[in-house]
Amino acid sequence: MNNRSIKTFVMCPRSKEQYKEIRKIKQDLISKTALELFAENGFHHTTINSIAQKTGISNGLLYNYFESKEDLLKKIVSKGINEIITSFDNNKNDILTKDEFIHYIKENFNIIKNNLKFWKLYIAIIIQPPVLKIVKNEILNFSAPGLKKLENYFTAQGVKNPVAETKLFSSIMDGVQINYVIDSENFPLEDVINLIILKFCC
Amino acid sequence: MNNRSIKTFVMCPRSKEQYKEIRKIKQDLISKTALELFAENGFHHTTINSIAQKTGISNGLLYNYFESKEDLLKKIVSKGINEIITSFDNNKNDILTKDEFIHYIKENFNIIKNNLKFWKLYIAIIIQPPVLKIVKNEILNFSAPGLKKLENYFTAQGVKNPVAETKLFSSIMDGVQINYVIDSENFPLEDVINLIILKFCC
Amino acid sequence: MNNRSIKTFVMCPRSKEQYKEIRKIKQDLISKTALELFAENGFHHTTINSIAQKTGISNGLLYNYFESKEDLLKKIVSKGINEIITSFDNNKNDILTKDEFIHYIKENFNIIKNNLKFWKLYIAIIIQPPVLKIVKNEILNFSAPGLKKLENYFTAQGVKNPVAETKLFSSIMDGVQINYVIDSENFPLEDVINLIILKFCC
Amino acid sequence: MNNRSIKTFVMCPRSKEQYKEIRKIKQDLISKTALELFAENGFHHTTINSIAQKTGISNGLLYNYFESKEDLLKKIVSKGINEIITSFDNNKNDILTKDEFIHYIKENFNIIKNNLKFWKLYIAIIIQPPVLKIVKNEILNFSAPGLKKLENYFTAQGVKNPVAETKLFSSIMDGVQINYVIDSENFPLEDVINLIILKFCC
DNA sequence: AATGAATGAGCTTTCATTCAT
DNA sequence: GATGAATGAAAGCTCATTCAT
Repeated sequence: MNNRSIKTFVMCPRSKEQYKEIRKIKQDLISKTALELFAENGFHHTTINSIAQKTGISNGLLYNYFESKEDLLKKIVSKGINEIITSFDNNKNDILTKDEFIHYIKENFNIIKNNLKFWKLYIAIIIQPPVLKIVKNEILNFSAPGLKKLENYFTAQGVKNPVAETKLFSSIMDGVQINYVIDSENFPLEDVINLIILKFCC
Repeated sequence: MNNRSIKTFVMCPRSKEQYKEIRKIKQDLISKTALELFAENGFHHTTINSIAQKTGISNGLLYNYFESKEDLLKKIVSKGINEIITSFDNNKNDILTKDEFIHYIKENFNIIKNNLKFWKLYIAIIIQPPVLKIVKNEILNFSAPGLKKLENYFTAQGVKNPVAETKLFSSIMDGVQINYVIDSENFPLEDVINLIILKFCC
Repeated sequence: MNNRSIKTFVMCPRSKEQYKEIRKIKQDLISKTALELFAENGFHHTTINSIAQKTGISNGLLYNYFESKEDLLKKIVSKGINEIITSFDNNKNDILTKDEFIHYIKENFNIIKNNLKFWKLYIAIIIQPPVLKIVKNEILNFSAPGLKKLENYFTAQGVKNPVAETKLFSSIMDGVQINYVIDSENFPLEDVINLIILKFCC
Repeated sequence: MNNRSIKTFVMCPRSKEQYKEIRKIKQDLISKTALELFAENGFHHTTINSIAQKTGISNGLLYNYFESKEDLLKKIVSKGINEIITSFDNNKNDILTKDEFIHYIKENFNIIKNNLKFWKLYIAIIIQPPVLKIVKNEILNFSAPGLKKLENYFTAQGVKNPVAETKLFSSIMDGVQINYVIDSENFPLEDVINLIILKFCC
């Protein structure tokens, strides 16, 4: 008679809630591990087995939670983007004030700072055509409203060519993010942010 | 005796020079084809067979000119970078004037415009950690002098924080290039270039 | 304490009989579901999970009733065959009269008609060598007495070559059954049965 | 200097014809081996590796000749059916005479006799729903004209219900073939054929 | 009796690379 | 120089079965 039998005489299956929790925990664990490996080694150089091994599960279990390797990537990106959307959502459609715009810039980089690995992956994805296809929709849905808001802001500020200004600004954000993500230790992020504010708010 | 043998029999033996030239031509052909496929489909989604087929040679022959798939990538990137270094080399180490700086910006984008496919590949590469390792040295050797030159320019212009200014400027160049390369048709490059000049030269 | 536990607490302990009956019901339910899926999709394309899901139980529970997937198949075939034997069993070993023979033919097809799914599976099984091995014994035990009875009948009727006649007759039954099972809607079963009777009873 | 170098000083690739022949031979070899294994063990119990091993090639090479395991099956069935069609094709659309009908029956079984393995596979296929889907079209195109010819024959012979007669006859052919294929050694084929002729030609 | 998470062997398929010709 | 048949390691994925609860 083993420990288990002593504990409970009649064995009962776990409740629906317990199973749900187990699933949630494992799913998050796999996502987290996969994100790290994808960001570190790239999507194609990361094998399902390596994800399973690092997570401490069997490779089969992964397919209990994700339909395929691509689905795993999709879900990771979706989740990451959703978190950002949520943190950004100030539920008002008014045009930004200058202070809000500055706050927007700073907040943007704060998020990057706090999710460096995710952004490494995100950038790697948007640049790789075949991988991009997999998550294109998720990304478009995410970035479109922000870009519109920016354009409205620049228009309201009386900028000559708001479309170009928006493209430049978002390109700058991309470029700075990429360079920061690639080598965050040697990148003077604060100084660069202040320079951006200087160049776009005066 | 088939046609091929007849042809071989009739033809004069080629000189060393001729052989070398033929090698060069074929090598360039393979490089060009591979670059297109890499840029279009990504490194991993491009097979050696597809390169061989598009080039019109056998896959075996490819290994007569390149040691491996990675070697092919390395050589393509090296070659592309060298071409750019050459076209940039104004063989003087003086500090740039404002006009030269403006010319530098414009020239930079001209090169991108004329080698869109290469830059698509280049950007895809610098972002992917494991692929980057393969060509890291080539890239570093290429970009370092340019960055120093920029920093010297900003210092001479009396900019407050030349290091941050350089980082921002090169980040902008990266960001704009990426966005232009990703969707060149919808990117108002001229307008954006003028905006950059406006923001960095006044 | 969740709903389930409350229920368990309030309910009286079931008698041995009740438990046995519950087992029987559940076992039949699983068998029936599996039969349908096997017949529809084939043995290998039917997963244990799909059977469990369609039955409305957990996959683990299935192994409480059947030792393995193969055992499940075996039990289904056994059961189906036994039902037929029972329905055929006229518990007399006398030689068939002509009327009884005609009744035998008609009854045979009636059974098929009423168990179309089972026969679809049955036919699929007898034809597939490795699956056949699993249920070979059950099938042989079932068909042998019937074949002997047929041979005796033909012998009694004064047929020249009763062995060949029996083989042909049982082959016909198989062939007609297969073609009926494959596409029952477009098969003129009644007409064909009458033709068989015509060709074998005159 | 090895044997090869002694033989020919300048190494030449094989001619297109040689390559084509190599392909043809290997393809046939793989088909033949796969047919045997499919017939013996069933489609699902036959692994690509076992086919490769028995053929004496690497598993990868198989994919040089066949797109997939399903494609291999399809090609085997197509080829087998085509051979039969060819051997049957008497390039006249006239209605069969009684002698030709008898010859048709005998010829049919001759073909089965000479391709026992293929027919084992063929029968296993037509009975298994999911495998059938893969080769349905090939089979339909093959059997339709023969059935029409039969119906015309029976109509011309003044049979009461030619549709039912055709269905019965083809069912008999199927049934006999199946029983013969399953256990050819104990099946009195000649006697059974004569019985069929007796029952359908008088 | 009942649950469903977890396992892992085994499958099909891909593709950079080699090598006889 | 040139060919393409051939290799085989390694990948993603499936699913019958087990087991803690």
